[in-house]
Amino acid sequence: MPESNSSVAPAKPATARGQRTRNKLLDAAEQVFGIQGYDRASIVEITQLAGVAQGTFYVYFESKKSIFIELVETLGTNLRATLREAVAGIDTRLEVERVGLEAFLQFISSHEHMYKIVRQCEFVDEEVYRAYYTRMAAGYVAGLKGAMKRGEFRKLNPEAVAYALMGIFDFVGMRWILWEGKKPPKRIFDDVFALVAYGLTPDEDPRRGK
Amino acid sequence: MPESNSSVAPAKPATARGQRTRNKLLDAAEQVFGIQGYDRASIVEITQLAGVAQGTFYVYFESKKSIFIELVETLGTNLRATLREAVAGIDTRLEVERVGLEAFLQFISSHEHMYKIVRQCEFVDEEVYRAYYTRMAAGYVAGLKGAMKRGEFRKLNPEAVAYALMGIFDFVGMRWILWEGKKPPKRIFDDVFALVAYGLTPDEDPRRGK
DNA sequence: GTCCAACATGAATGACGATTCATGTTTCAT
DNA sequence: ATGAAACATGAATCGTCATTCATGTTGGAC
Repeated sequence: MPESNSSVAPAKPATARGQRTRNKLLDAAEQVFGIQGYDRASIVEITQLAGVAQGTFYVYFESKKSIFIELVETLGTNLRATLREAVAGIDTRLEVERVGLEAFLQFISSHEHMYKIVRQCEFVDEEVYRAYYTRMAAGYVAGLKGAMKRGEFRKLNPEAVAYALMGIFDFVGMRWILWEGKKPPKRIFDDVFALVAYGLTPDEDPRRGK
Repeated sequence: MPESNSSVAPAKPATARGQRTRNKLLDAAEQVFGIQGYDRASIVEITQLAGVAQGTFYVYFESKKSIFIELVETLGTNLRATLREAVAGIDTRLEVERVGLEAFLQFISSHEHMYKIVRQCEFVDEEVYRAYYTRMAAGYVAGLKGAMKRGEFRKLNPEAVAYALMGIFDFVGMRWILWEGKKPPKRIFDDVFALVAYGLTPDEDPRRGK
C-alpha cells in the first residue's frame, strides 16, 4: 500500500531547502496574522511575503488554521521557556517577580505581534487559546505555592494570584509596549512592581515603602 | 435641494417602529459578534436573528463596521456609568475598589459577549479600541490621584496602577466568568482584593492580613 | 551523471458574504 | 381618510479567498 493519503497533514520537510521554506512561511504568517488578524490575513499575502507561490503553502501546512495554531503554541512555549530561564537560580521570590516582569516585557518587545496573535486565537480555536493561559498559569502557581509555604508571600489562592499577575503584565505590556512602542520607563516599572509587592495600602511604618 | 444623499450615514429612526427594529438589530449583532467574532459574523445571520430582511440592516446602519463600533462604544459607556453609580457615595477608597470589582464582575456576568467584542475591536478599529481603555483609565486615574493625595493609597504612578488594576479585573473576569461561567467564589474574590490592597509581601505584624 | 522523491508553481474551483437597488408596505400628521 | 415619508424586502452584484490540482523543477543519494 503506497500511502493512503490525499489531504492529510503534510509531513515535516525532509531537506534543508524545505525547512527554510517552511520557516519563511511561518515568519511571514507571524507578520501577516499580527497585522491583519486571522480572518483578514490571506494565504496569498502570506505566500507573497514569504516569496513563494500560493500552492507551496499547502506543501507545508494543512490549512490556514493549522499554521496559526502552530504559531500560537510556539510563541507560548518560547515565552514560558524564556521566563523559566530568566528566573532560574534567583532565590528570593519577590526578586523572581521583578525579573519575570522584566523578562516578559523584553520578550514581547521583540515579538510585537504576540498580543494580537494570541487574542485572535480566542476566535480561531478556543481550546488552544485557553491552553496558552492555563499552561502559563500552571507554571506560575507552582512557584507561588512554594513561596507561600515558605512564608515569603502572603497566603492567597495561588491561581487567583497567577491570573491577577498575568493580567497586570498583559495590560502594562499593552499600554506601554504595544501602544507606546517602548518598554515602560523605570518609574512605571517600579510602581507596578511596588503595587504587586505591597498593594495599594500605604505602610503605617514610614521606614518601609516609597 | 431635496437631500444630496445616496449612501451617507442613515438617519436615526423617526418612528417607534424604526427604533424597535434598530434595537433588534443591535441586540442580534451583540450576540452574533460575540459568538462568531467580527469577521465571521455575517449580516445575513444578524438580520435573521433579528427577524428582519437583509436589506433592512442598511436602513439603520451604514456598514457592518459601524454597527460594531456603536456596540463597543455603548458597552464601554454603560460599563463606565455602571461603575460610577456603583461606587457613588462610598467614602473610603479601598472600599471603592472592592465595590468596583464586584460591580465590574456583575456587569460582565450579564454581558457575556463584552470580552470578545471589545477584543475584536483591536482589529476592526484600533482607535476605538484604545479609546475604550483610555477612557476607562482616565476615570480610574482621577479617583486614584485623590486617594493618593489624601494618603489613603500608596503614592504610585496613577496610570500604571489604573492599567494594572484593569488587567487584574480583566483576567479574573476571563478566568472565572468567561471560562467558568459564574462569578468567582468569595474566597477567590477576597484574595484578589487582598492582593490589590496589601500585595504579595506578608505583613510583619501578624494582627493584620489574612 | 542519473533519477526520483521532494519541492515549487499558479491557474482553476467553489463558496460565501457585504452592499445595493428596485419595489412593496406601513405609519401618522394633517 | 389620505398621501408622503419611513420602513421593509430579498434578489442581484461584485469581490475575495481557502483550497486543489496537474504540471514543472531541483537536489543529493547512489
